[in-house]
Amino acid sequence: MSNKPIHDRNGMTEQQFLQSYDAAIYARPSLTVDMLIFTVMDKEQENYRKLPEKSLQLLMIRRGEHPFLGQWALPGGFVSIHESIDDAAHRELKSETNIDNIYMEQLYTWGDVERDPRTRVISCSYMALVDRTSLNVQAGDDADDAKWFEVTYRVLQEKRTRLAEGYEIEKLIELRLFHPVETLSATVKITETAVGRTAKRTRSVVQSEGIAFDHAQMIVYAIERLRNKIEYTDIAFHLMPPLFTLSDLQQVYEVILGKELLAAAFRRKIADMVSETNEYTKDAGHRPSKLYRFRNFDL
Amino acid sequence: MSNKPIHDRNGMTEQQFLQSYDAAIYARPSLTVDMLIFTVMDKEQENYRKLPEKSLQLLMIRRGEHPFLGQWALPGGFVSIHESIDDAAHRELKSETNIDNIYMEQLYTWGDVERDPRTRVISCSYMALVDRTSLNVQAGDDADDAKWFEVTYRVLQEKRTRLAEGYEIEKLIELRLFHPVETLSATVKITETAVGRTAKRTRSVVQSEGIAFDHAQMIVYAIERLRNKIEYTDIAFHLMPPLFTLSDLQQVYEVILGKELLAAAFRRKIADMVSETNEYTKDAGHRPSKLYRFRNFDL
DNA sequence: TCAATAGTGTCTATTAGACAGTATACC
DNA sequence: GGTATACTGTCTAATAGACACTATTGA
Repeated sequence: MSNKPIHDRNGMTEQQFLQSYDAAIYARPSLTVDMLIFTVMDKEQENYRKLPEKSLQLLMIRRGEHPFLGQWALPGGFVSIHESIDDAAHRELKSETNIDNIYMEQLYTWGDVERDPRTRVISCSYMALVDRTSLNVQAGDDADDAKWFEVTYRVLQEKRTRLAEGYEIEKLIELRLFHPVETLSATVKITETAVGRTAKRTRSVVQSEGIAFDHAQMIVYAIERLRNKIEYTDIAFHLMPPLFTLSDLQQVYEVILGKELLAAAFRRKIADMVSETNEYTKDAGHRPSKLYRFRNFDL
Repeated sequence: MSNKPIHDRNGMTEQQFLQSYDAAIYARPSLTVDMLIFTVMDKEQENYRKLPEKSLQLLMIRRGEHPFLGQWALPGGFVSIHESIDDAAHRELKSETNIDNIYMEQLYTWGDVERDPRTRVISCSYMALVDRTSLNVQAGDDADDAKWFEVTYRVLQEKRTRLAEGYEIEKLIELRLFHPVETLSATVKITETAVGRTAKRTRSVVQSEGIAFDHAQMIVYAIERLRNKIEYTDIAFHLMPPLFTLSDLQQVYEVILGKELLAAAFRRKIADMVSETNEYTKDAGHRPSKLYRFRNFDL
């Protein structure tokens, strides 16, 4: 923090160095952001008495250009040289869903050499969570060919092998994306090798039906992160409307975790994250339910 | 998955498109990897009876060039256009510590526009954990000016503010890096804002004494990840030699978590991650301790 | 009335925290 | 013998899982 200029081995000060620095001497990769925009929607329900089931939905875009022309990809785009990666992610989100100010977090940066056939592309993936009621533009019908797909994640196979000084776990994950007129699918292999104090985790897309690039991997990664984080953070509330019932909230947990929960234990667990209101659901075909809101306030 | 070539709006097949694709039309950022290489070492102990305390150590490199000439930075370097980010991280690790095959994971990608004064640089940070006994090259004396620093992380201040529809938490983290002849320090501010269903988390380096670029932020981020992961994964064993005592293991947990643990509870918790051997420590100045190893095997 | 959900009470099993008490080397 | 650590037993508190039971609406 001294003000005396420091000279390097060529006798240059920092200012002189920066002025003469040629940024173009190394070949550089392209950088994109890819957005995993999730929401939860109600499914159709014919029985007026039953509650509608919920489904986890992911926004995808049909590619109108090579490569992977006609296949579906995550929304995203190039990061400009004058904007931060976070800003680029916000910009993409805004341009796809027309919403600002929602939950977003960086997930992982994908940098395999051959992941884009055009040129070397690094992709930084972000996850965003949207409450469906705040989606005024109902993406899915617009000219952009953006559609919400229902996502399911299923472990097809889990194989454990004992190795000399450790083990290997190989998991096959089946991913399915549903839409009234289209179904996409992929199988992703996750290999976890642990030998001695070493540990490696590799992913690869084994088979892909209609999902462009390595985006099936990104989706699997995002779902795993979402599943993890819902257990120990309040992340799920970003998927809820301002007022919701505890049954709704439980359904959201269930659809993300892919398993049923017991109501009593669930209510205990989330009790101090919500505050009750005096309002109730109406016309439910059964006992009405108290409405709650997220307890962001109160400390 | 059909074999019929698809044509885009210009009538081109995918192959034709790729051949004519000009990768150079957009300005591209540079991409580097930065390595957070941690290990745990014993501190000196004058009393022959007392156990040596442990300290968390981080490898840093003194910059021999502008910018930040003379300051200390994380080891790292540019990702070549022909290698994956993971490969670049492995290469950097190998060149700094001369070890292969240790635990490594990607942490976060830093992409603010002004983070490097030379040009636009994106940095992908990786954390690696090394057992000190496998470090044959005792980095710290070599010409490269690489040194292990003891790291301490301390929350200086935590301020909670109630906002209209949410809250803001502002934390000041004090980071200190110790070495017999040099002490570095920095203060990092983490701001967490939650309003309605929005949530944002921003970091910034408030003050930095001898730590180059935004690397203080990266270190803070890595320590937080390490603290989190040690609670629910095996990650700590990557810092242990092949044989260790349970007290050693507990000390490693304590130095990372920054708090004391109760021996009885700790032993219960890690019981099924270790297996005992028939060997004991010797010349301890007190009751000898049984040696354990990591239970990678046995399922 | 009854189908279906809303919501609560309570028993049990498991886990974490606290702490006392015993064991055992080496100087 | 005394110091310092190694290791175990047990009581308590907190939390998660299971499940039965009561409450309440609209058709």
